[in-house]
Amino acid sequence: MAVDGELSRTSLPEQIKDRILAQILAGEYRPGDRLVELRIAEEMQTSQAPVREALRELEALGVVECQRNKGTRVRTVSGAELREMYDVRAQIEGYATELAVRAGAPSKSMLNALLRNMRAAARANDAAGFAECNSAFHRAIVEAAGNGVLRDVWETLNIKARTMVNVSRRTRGLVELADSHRVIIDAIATGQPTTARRVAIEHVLANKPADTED
Amino acid sequence: MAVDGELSRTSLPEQIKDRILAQILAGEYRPGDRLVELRIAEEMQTSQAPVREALRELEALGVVECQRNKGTRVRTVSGAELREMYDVRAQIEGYATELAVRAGAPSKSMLNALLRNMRAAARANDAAGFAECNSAFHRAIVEAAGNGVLRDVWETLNIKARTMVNVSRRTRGLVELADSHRVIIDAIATGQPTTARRVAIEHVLANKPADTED
DNA sequence: CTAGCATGGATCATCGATAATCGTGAACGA
DNA sequence: TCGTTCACGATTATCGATGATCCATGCTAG
Repeated sequence: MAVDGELSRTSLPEQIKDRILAQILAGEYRPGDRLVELRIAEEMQTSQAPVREALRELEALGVVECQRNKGTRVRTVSGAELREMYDVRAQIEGYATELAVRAGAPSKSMLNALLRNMRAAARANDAAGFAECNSAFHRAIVEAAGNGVLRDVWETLNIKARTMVNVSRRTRGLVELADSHRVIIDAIATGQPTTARRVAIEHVLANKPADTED
Repeated sequence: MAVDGELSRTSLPEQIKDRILAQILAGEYRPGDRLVELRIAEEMQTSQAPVREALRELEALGVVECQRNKGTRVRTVSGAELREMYDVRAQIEGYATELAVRAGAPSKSMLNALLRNMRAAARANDAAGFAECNSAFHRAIVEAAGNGVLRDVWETLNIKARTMVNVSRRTRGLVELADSHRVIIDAIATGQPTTARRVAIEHVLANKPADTED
């Protein structure tokens, strides 16, 4: 029953979670907005319990914030926190890139293909598609590192980052941003772990937002 | 109502979570054991809902594993995953230590005090207490880094519970393990971020479990 | 006029019951 | 004997309702 017309192959809380997340990413919910369990339950034609579970999962993702007896709201991310996140991501991706090179992967052709997709989305000015391709590119590297724990950490940071993109909208430079991934591919191709690590770190930090108070 | 005789200052799911966690760490539940919601609910004199929530939190901690429609069981952490975790943790703590030094903290006297506690627990052969002090020591450094995102990532690795299982295997050598933290304090005291980072990484990797298949 | 307290609505937390699902083992036929 | 089907017990997933808590509002006393 409930939210999907089809057979539900995924659990109800999962569906609700994805839908709320989509709404947040689409800007239907803004930071600070309250997410009232019974209201959402009614919207989704379910009861309170699955909604509650979905909200807890979103909290684990760092997308929303639950306060005991006081409800759930979309998290507000300050510019400072956003910059913190870039610093951490830089380290994670740097390490992942180093490991990936040591493991002899990923293949240059695969990364090139992913980069082509990214450039296509950039030229089409498709921000959502670009974000998707960008994630896919970096994920490929992290996967190639062969460390499951590292991948999990990266995934949670990635989701968090994407929810924050709303705040700092970059309307320009998508194509340039796509092209800036080229150096990562080249660095990986050199086969030098330390170099690749440094380049990956620099790539992330280069996109770290400036310290403007907002 | 329910599990505590006193006023409950912490939420019911939280209490249940802590209690189950304690039981797992005490070996009352062994890896692979099933955690049946209604049975636990009865044991704790509550209903199913809070138990369910507690189990989800434990899953987020990586202590148990929930399978859709099939229940929850105590997770087996493979040696491989544990080693992966140490690798990631080494990078996280290395970076944290570097940041902490750059920030001019934490104070040597505070770290010394934490180390004294750790040694006391080690001499008393108190594995649980040791894990507590150990995580407090490392947490102090991570906190001193002043990066909230970094701290969250570190927390999700759940060092405390992990070292508990890891440490309880090795019944002796706790004192040496405690003393091995001395070099970290010294490295921080030098005020050289790069050195401190290297030492911190080496410290974690030195305690990374060996590659024995288990 | 203001601080403190009582009251009520909104919402979260918890409950007990029901529906959906899974695994198991017995019954059955080839 | 062996594979298949099916009904049953166990457990999870979901529901609707109730209790508990928070917050805002308005009242009262000083």
